[in-house]
This record gives sequence, C-alpha cells and structure tokens, in this order.
Amino acid sequence: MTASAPMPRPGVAFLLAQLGAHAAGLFAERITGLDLTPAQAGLLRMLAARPGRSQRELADDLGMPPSRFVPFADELEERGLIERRRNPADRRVYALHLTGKGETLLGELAQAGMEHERLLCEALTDEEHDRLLVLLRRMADQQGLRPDVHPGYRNLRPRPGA
Amino acid sequence: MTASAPMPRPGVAFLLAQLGAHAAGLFAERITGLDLTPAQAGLLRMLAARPGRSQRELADDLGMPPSRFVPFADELEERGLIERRRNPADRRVYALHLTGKGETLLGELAQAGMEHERLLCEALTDEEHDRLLVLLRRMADQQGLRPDVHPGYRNLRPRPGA
DNA sequence: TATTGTTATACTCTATAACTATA
DNA sequence: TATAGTTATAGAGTATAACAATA
Repeated sequence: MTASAPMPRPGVAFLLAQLGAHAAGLFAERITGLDLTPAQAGLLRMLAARPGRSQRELADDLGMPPSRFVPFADELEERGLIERRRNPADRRVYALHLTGKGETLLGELAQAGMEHERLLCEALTDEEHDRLLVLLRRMADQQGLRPDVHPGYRNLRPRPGA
Repeated sequence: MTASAPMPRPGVAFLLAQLGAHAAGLFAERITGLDLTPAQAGLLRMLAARPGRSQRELADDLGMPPSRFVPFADELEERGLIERRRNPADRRVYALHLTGKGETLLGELAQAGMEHERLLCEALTDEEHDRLLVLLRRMADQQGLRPDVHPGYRNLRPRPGA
C-alpha cells in the first residue's frame, strides 16, 4: 500500500503563472534582436495607444517609481525612439511621444509579436486559439487588468533564456 | 478621418503573460500569511512529489545557481520544514526531505491554492474552467514545461501587491 | 580530474528620500 | 502647500568565481 496523500494536479492558476512566465521569457529573448526589453516595448505600445501622457502617469502604469522611470526614458530618448515635449500650460510636465523612428520600431515589434504568438500556440487549432482568447479576455477583464499594461513590466531585465 | 495605424488587440501570448504575472502576484500575496514565498512553496511541492533529491538538481529546476540555493534551503531547514539527510554511499550530496511540519504546511498551502484558483477563475463557468484547463495543459506540454516548476521561481521576492 | 555543497565578493538594481522648478 | 521631474544614496539581491570535501 503506497497510497500517501494524493498529489493534486496543477490548476488553471498554476498553468497561467507557468505559461505566462514562459511566454514572457520567450518574448524577451525574441526582442533582444531589436535591442528592447519587454518593459521598453511596453512603453512604446503605451505611447502608441495614448500619446502625450506625463512621465508620472506612465511610471504608475508600468509599476515603477518615477525615479526609476527617468533613466528608463532617457535611454529611449537618446536612441531617438521617443521624445519629451514641454507643455506651455504647465511647465512642470513632459508629454511623451513616439518619434517616427519609434513608430517604425513598433512595426517590427508587431511582427515579432505575431511570430511569437504563432509559436506559443502551436499546439492549438485556429478554433481552439480563438476560444482560448475569448476565455482569457473575459478573465483579464473580470480581474481588472487594463489592456496595455501588465505587472511583469516591473522586472526591468528578465533572463532572456526563460 | 482619424484612421491611423490600427492598434492590434492583445493576443494569447500577451494575455498569458499578463494573467500569469497577475496570478503569481495574487498567490504571493495570499501565502504571506503562511510566511512563504512562491519559490519556497514551489520547493515544498517539489519535495512532496519527489523526495530525496540533491540540492544541485533542485536548484537547477528552480532556475537558481547552487550558491543561491544554499541560504534558500537553510532558512526552510531552520524553520523545521525540510531536512538534509546524508547519503552514506556518496557523502558529497544531501538528500532533501519534507519534515512532518513541512507536510502540514503543504496541506495549508493546498487549501490556499484552491481558494486562489476559485477567485482567479470567477469569470468562468465550471465547464469553461475545465475546457481552459485542457487547452493550457496541452500548450504547457507542447512547450516542454515540466509539471512542478515554472520559470518565475527565479524571482525570489515578487511584490505581493501585483 | 570531476562533482556537491559552500563561502566570499564585486556588481547591479532598487526604493527612499532629498531637492528643483513650477504651480 | 502640492506636484512633476530629477538626483543621490544606502541597502538588498545577484551571479561569478574561488574553495573544501568527496568521488
């Protein structure tokens, strides 16, 4: 009789954490070719969706303190991907925008994202992929997650090899 | 005419990363009451599934270098949750095992996991939950993920508030 | 000579908290 | 007095590499 405690099989929560970390690692690895980290890619996407927001707002959404956001944005500005614009009405704030170069890179990023999606979902039929999408969107919505941001952006340099 | 570039909606990969980080953060927060981090909980589960493995093997599965595993295991040993047993046949290795106290805590952990699962999947019917489980397991299997471990264990102290 | 476990150390990253300029 | 942005700094966490014991 070797009947000890029954080992519970992993549930949805564990699989989401596992697959999520796996997906994030693969994506980080993929975009090293574009010389971007996931958090940098996230900021570019956020600026495309809502241009002109303040550093404070963006830092909040990314889950990082303003003191960390400054050098984070500095690098992207030095690379000519984003630009800071003064607001004459309130000279304390910077409005952040994508440059043309930033928009171009965002296009390459979208391509990388599509290939990433394809490889990650290779085990699914097209129909299954769509059904999965529906369920995950419903969960994300009910859990109060916003479309553009996710908590993993806090980690500035995840190991690409995950 | 405000038709600029069409903003692509997030796909499965992004939602998995987002929900996965969210789920991991909620779980981390939940088990602070048991005074455990996700990585510590992961080790306890690994020892329940396969007792007696060496520190080297376990460190590899957890994605951490041996030098980091030692103080990590030290703490759990000092708290009486795991124990190191010498192997007379090869005196270099320690075989790690759960103590009775560790098994008890693992039971509380399982309960926390069930409540976590319930809240995370609140938006789904029971049937949808099961269908989601099937799809995620198939993906995890095809992507080569092992049942007990996930790459997020590398992060020793994720913000509980995620 | 190779491997397990351990320790030491240098380095990176981080949050906290000042500080400035504007409001 | 409060807020956006910035800078400084002290502390925590990490990987790398050396080391000791055993094979």
